[in-house]
Amino acid sequence: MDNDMIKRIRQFNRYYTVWLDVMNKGYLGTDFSWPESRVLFEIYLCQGISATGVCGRLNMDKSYVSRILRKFERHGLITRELVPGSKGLKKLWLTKAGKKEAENIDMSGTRQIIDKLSAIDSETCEKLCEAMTFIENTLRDNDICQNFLRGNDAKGGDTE
Amino acid sequence: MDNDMIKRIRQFNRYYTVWLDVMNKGYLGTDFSWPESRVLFEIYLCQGISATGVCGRLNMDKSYVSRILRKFERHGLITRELVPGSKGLKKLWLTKAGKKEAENIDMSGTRQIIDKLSAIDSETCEKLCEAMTFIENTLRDNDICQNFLRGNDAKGGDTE
DNA sequence: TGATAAGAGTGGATATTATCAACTCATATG
DNA sequence: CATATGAGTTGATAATATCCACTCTTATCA
Repeated sequence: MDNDMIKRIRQFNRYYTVWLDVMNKGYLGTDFSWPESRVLFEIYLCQGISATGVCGRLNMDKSYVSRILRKFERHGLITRELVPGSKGLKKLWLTKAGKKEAENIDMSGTRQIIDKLSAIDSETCEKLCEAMTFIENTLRDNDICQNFLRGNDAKGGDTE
Repeated sequence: MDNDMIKRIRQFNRYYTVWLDVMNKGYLGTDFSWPESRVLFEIYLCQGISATGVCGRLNMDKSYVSRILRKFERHGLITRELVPGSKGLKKLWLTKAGKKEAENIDMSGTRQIIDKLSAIDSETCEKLCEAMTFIENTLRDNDICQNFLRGNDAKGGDTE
C-alpha cells in the first residue's frame, strides 16, 4: 500500500463522508430522527437481534440505543423477549406497527437513491454496484473491528 | 437502475456509514474535534478558500463553521484576508502553526489507513483504489448538489 | 446456600455537535 | 442616498452522543 493509494483512499473517504451526510439528512419526512431510523431499520433487517447487537452493528453507545428502544417500546413499535439462560439478553421484535414504520423508512431510502442516481445509465450503474460490492467485501475481509456487520446481510423484512 | 441495484447501493451505504464512523472517531489524539479537523484540513487542502466555500464542500452550517474559524483564529492557526470588491468574502490562510496542525491531522489520517488496511495485499489494494475512484467520479458526474466538492481535488499541503 | 463475577441493559448528568433566525458588514445597483 | 444581496457573526436552542454508576439476570464456585 503505497502513498498514492493511501491518498486516493482518503480522498474517497472525504468525498463519501459528505455524500452520505447529504443522503442521510434526506431522511427528513419520516417520523424518526436519523439515529432512530437506523436502529429501527437494523431491527427490521435483523429481527431478533439484541440491543447489544444493534450497538455493535451500528457502532452506537448502548445507553443511547437503550433510550431509543424505550421510545420505540412506548410507541408500540417493538417488543422485547428475555432469552432464558442468557444473562439478561433480550431479543427485539418489531410489532406490526413497527414493521410498517420500518417499511416507510425503507421506501424513503429507496426513493432517495432513485432521486439522486436515476440519471445514471444502467451499464454505469452496474459498474457502480460492482465497485461498491468489491469495496465492502474487501473491507469486511480485512476488518479489525470484527464486532460489527458480520453475517446476516440485508435480509429484508420478510420474516412473517 | 433496478431494485437489486438499489438494494446493493443501500447496503453499501449502510456499511460504509459505520466504517467511516469508526475511522473518523479515530481522530482522537489530535488536539481537535472531528468537525474541527475537517475544517482545518479543508483549508489546508484548499488554501485561500472562503468560509462559505468550506460550508459548501463539507456540507456544514455556516454559523457552525464561523465559530470554528473564530476559535482557529484565536489560537493563531489561520488568518483572514478580506477580498476587495467581493461583498465581504474573506480568504482563509493557514499560519505556520496552523499548517503544522494540519500536517499532524494529515499524518494521523494516513496512519489510520495504514493501521486498518495494511493487511491487504497490494493487488487487492490497487483494485480497491480503482473501485473508489470509479465511484467518486461517477457520483461527481451525476451529483445534483453541484455546490460541493468540485475541482481542487486533494491538492496536498505543498503550497509554500 | 451464599458470595462473587460478568454480560446485558437502564438512567442521570453532561458534553458535543448542529441548527435556526436575526443580526452586522461590505459592496453593488439604480 | 435607498435598497438589495452575498458573506459572515452571534444568541438561543435543539439534536446527538458519551460517561458513569447503577440494576437485573445468570453462572460459578467455595
